[in-house]
Amino acid sequence: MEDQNPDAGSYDPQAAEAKWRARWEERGTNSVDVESAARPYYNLMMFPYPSAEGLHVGNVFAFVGSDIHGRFRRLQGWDVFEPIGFDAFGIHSENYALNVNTHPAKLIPSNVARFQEQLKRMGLMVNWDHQLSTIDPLYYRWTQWIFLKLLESGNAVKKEAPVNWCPECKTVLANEQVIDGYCERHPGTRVHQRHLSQWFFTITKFAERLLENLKTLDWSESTRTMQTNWIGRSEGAELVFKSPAGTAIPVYTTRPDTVFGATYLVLAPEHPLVEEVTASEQRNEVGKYRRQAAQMDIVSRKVGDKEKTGVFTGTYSRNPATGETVPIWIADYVLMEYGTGAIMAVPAHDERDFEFANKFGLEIRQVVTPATAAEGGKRAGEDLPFISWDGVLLNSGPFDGMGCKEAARDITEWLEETELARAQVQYRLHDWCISRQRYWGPPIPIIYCESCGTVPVPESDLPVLLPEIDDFRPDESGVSPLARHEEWYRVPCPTCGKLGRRETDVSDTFLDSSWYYLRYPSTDFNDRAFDKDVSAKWLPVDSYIGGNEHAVLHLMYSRFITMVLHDMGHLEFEEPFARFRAHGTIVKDGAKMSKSRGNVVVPDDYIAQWGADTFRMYLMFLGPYLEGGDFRDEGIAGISRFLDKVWALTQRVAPGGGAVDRGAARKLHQTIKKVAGDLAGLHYNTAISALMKYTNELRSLAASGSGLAPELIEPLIVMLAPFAPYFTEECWEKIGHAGSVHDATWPKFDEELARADEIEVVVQVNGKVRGRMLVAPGLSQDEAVELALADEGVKRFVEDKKVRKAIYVPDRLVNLVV
RNA sequence: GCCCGAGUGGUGGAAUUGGUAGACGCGCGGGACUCAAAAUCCCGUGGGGGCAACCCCGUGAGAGUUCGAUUCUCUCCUCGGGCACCA
Repeated sequence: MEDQNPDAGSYDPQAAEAKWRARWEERGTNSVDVESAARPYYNLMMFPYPSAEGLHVGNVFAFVGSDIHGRFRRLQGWDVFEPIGFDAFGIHSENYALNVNTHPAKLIPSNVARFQEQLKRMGLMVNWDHQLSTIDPLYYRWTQWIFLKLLESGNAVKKEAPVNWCPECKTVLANEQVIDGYCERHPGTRVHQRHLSQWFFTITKFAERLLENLKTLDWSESTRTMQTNWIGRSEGAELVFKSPAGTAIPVYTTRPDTVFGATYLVLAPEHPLVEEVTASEQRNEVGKYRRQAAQMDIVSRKVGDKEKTGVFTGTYSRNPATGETVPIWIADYVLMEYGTGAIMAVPAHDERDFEFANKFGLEIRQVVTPATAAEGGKRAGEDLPFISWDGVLLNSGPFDGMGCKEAARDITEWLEETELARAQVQYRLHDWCISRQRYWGPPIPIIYCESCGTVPVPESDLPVLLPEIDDFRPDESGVSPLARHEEWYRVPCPTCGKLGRRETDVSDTFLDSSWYYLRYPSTDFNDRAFDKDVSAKWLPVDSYIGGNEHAVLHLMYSRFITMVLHDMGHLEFEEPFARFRAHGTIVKDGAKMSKSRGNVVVPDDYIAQWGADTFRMYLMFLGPYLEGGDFRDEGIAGISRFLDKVWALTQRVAPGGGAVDRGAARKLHQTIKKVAGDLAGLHYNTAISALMKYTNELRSLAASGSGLAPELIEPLIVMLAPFAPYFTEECWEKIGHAGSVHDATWPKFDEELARADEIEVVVQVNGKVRGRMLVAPGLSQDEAVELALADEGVKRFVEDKKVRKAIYVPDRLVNLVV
């Protein structure tokens, strides 16, 4: 790159950034003492997965936005703790290692080193002495400990569950690795289901609490909405259909008001009652259908626009409301994992049932009609299925004419009398399966013993170290590669001493990341996961800024783990993140950056060319931080010019000289107010704009006068410090300060000085701007209207017409209606 | 299909509770400096009309509420994100 500032006094970002990086390290500028800090403020950012590619612009955008917040709080007098770590376990790292045929344990350290280097260059205020890595046995020892706590509290259970199986990879796939029913890596190979016994965390028990607490959290609304939808609470009733043969089939419905229209029943193919209700002549058909369903992969099984399929069992049940017999069918559009795994089908008022009934020629009976029917609206039979709650019942015996909502309640109560119904709340949230039949994760600390059963590894024996094995590639066995290592899994039972067998699955990466924020402040303690006093002092997290891609899994799991630990008395709080803000996404050419699209932007070259400060500010100036934007580098020179201008101003400082007139002071204080407000709300783009505006004003001041008063320029440097931490250090030193600008205090806003002497009031005639006038603030309406009418431009539009109405917004505008 | 969010100059975006649309940048045009260029500095820059003072139009489209709508309501279009056979 060419030297763009040939004069000797110009600012050299590379030299200055290296100098301050060294000085910060030497002076410990970026560290806060966790023990002695007086005003703790925990500023958290989402820790990265240390990929081989290094940090990309999206990471930088996320981290810088959070760093600016932390630096701002520090200038406001808080002791800000801003830690970072590495989420180094998991399928991403493992797959990459498989691709390049290297052991992940060898790969990760160099990736981490690269990340550390990049993070340091970016000028983050990171407390490096508290960094952590999830693959460190000193860390995952406590991940395993948390598993034991869940087991102890009855929140970890083992149960059978379907997994996606690729016959070509000979391994279990995550749902994301299944593309339209085919393996991501083998596009010609269909994925199917296999059943394995796996460990689950019972997060569903906490559904109501997780939902209720959401209302009290200061979180981005988009994130709260996503969590609410994910929990998916619905109210309805469980109704029991009894077959003439005596089999009771409970179904869940959100519309008990439509029970009179239930003309058939459907069971999921996996439903345990299927065999019992199947007539002997239908055995073959039903068996065939069930096998087909079992073959399908989990993802395409649940695709909604697929053609309905199903098979008749040959038997009937009884509608509890009408007493009529209804046929029992098996169909895969009913899912075993939701509700009771069986539904009453109301084809007139449910799209799926409607489609199914049409295909198989089943009865469609309308029982709800639009409320407007009386006024000539829709009549029975038209526009089915009618699914609105705004209707009235028909063909429903004593409930005819009743509104849907009250009918739902009354019908439930009526059936409750015969014990064929009860009100029921359902959630979509599923229990969290944490078992992974993989290598690169913390082993689940369990030993199976023939005499004692499932035995937890004693806490004193933790960590269960992940052995370094070479054959970590998954195989057709469907179990973890660790299951090939008898020397590892053959261990004595901790209870009876007989030879037992370790659990060979490892845990989900989301477990690693569900508690890392608890660990950061306590990294000095190796005999406990987190120290009680330290946690009480620093937690819950004051500010968490991260991407909405983690709105449901990571953030939900973290809340759940915190809740369990709280209930067991390990934590004083039950919600880990007091405030969460979802930042926007940086896209490139309208698409999310990804390796497969080939549109990933790497920050290194930009930092090398322009310096970290310019790049940081440029990313923040691209668009609103909470919304993100399209990355383009066209405007980056604008930021560089801006910093050069500020640098030039520092050369014009006249200590003791350079008067501060009222106008300059007013602009300063208006800027302080604007920038502080914008920073508090994470509106970084407009804060930068305000700083630019103020800089332009100082420039015109400097151009006309002799020198600038330090009182005008020092606040500018301080306000700029969160954005450009290196540059402002250099400026601060230049204007004569020995300490760090980051130890300065945020300029104090003075309302009195910010107040304007004169205000421009706009005059409108019939809503159109016809004039402007400069007046003293606080004018009365009569005075304002009188002045407005005297304005030449206004006069021409009012002429001799009568002013019918005058609207006056004090200090803003006058609108004359003629 | 359902639930969020967004559509503003050539361009990124601003307008914090309904009150001056286009702040601040980028780009572009003109000028200064220079032998020349780069850098820098100054001026201009939504569209249309007019010699001018000024006037008309303009925030995805259409309607509505209002003295006044980028902002609120309804319908529609487009894009982005999430969920997706959840009964």
